[in-house]
Amino acid sequence: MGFLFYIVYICLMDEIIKHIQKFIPLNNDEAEIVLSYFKTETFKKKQLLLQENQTCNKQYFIVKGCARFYINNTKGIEQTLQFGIENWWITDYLSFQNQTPSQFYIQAIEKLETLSIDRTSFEELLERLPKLEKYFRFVMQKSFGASQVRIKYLFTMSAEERFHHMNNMFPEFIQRVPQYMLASYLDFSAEFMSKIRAGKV
Amino acid sequence: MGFLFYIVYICLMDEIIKHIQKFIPLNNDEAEIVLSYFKTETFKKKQLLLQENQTCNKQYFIVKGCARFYINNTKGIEQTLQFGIENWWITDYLSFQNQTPSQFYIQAIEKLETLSIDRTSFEELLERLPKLEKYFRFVMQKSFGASQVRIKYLFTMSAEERFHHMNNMFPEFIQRVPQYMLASYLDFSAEFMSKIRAGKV
DNA sequence: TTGTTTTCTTGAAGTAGTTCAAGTTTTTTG
DNA sequence: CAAAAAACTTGAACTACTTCAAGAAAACAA
Repeated sequence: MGFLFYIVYICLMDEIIKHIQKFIPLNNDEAEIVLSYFKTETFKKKQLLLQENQTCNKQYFIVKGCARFYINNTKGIEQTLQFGIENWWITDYLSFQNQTPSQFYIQAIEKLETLSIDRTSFEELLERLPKLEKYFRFVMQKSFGASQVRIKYLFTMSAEERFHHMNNMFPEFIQRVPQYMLASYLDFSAEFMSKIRAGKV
Repeated sequence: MGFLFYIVYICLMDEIIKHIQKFIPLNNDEAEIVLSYFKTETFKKKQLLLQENQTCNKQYFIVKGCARFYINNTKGIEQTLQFGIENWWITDYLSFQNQTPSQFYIQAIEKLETLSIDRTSFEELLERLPKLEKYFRFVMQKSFGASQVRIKYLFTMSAEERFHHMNNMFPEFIQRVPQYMLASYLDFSAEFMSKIRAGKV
């Protein structure tokens, strides 16, 4: 009986709590505290969460939807450096941490539901629940590891190989984003993506 | 008087303690505890700290010298993904964290003095001094931020621009490593590096 | 000091990608 | 639903790099 209530309770709990609990234990009181520090923020498709030269003041946990982290290159073309989907954190950590102007943009690709926390609240929360440091350390470690592997792929695979690899690893994901964004993420042109897909390479 | 002793003490303290204190406060007792968990490990030039397929069991803090994190690509050519110098941490975080086989190599470029800690000790240390979680979170955040900026440079600059940029930003560093390693780090061939330097591009 | 290994250089030929420009298809919006 | 905007496709011309092969210079070890 208690067990059943527990299950129901878990199911109603925020995704972010479930995510934190994958890495560290968190009781109900602590979960309440965590949630009290976040606010729900939603963005329309194409809306910007962060712009170049702006200081990044927030960290976003993606509850639903898809976002991208990109730059405007010298030719005015947007190049995607990272995607974020459900259960990922997205922010410019350098700008967020040092409170310096960002070199990047963050944009909603689909209608986006996030939980956001600003820098001051973030620090307060970590003061109040120091055990969260471990959670955020894990998150950063995973992100950094992923980034290292990403550079490895960029270095060792041809454009076509990178596309097929992405296709095999994340078949459902590549349906969610425009191909020209995927092309820029894989570091080749939209036209070349077209040719790869048509088998004309 | 006490102040003078303190200064002397600080100067004698390990580099790693000074580095930690840049991010979080640490008293003498805590510093002692930290040091007790690390062991000094030195490597000869060219010696490997980690090999592909091996599970990465240690994290290294570089006290003196220079190391690189690299892969062997399909053509048997070594491509450097990262360099590490004094006061940097180097390890394969993904392999270290998940205890899975690594895809990478870590090698001493110069005679290398490190402070190493294995995974079990690392976890014990964090249990004992939870405030270190914050320090390691900062370290990871900086590494990840640097990695994002690195991908930006790879995406937006030509080979020649990347070389000049590196040259301007780290003029002393580029003297320390063979040019072919630098070339692979900047993602072009050793021959092309030669041509850029000779102004024959 | 000499021989050996490692690193750097050079030019010629090749290629995996880009760029441009125009047209087509798909999606979004009022 | 029509009109507008966004995304995708195609081929032709181009170029920023790579690869190969061979030699020169520098660093290292005996």
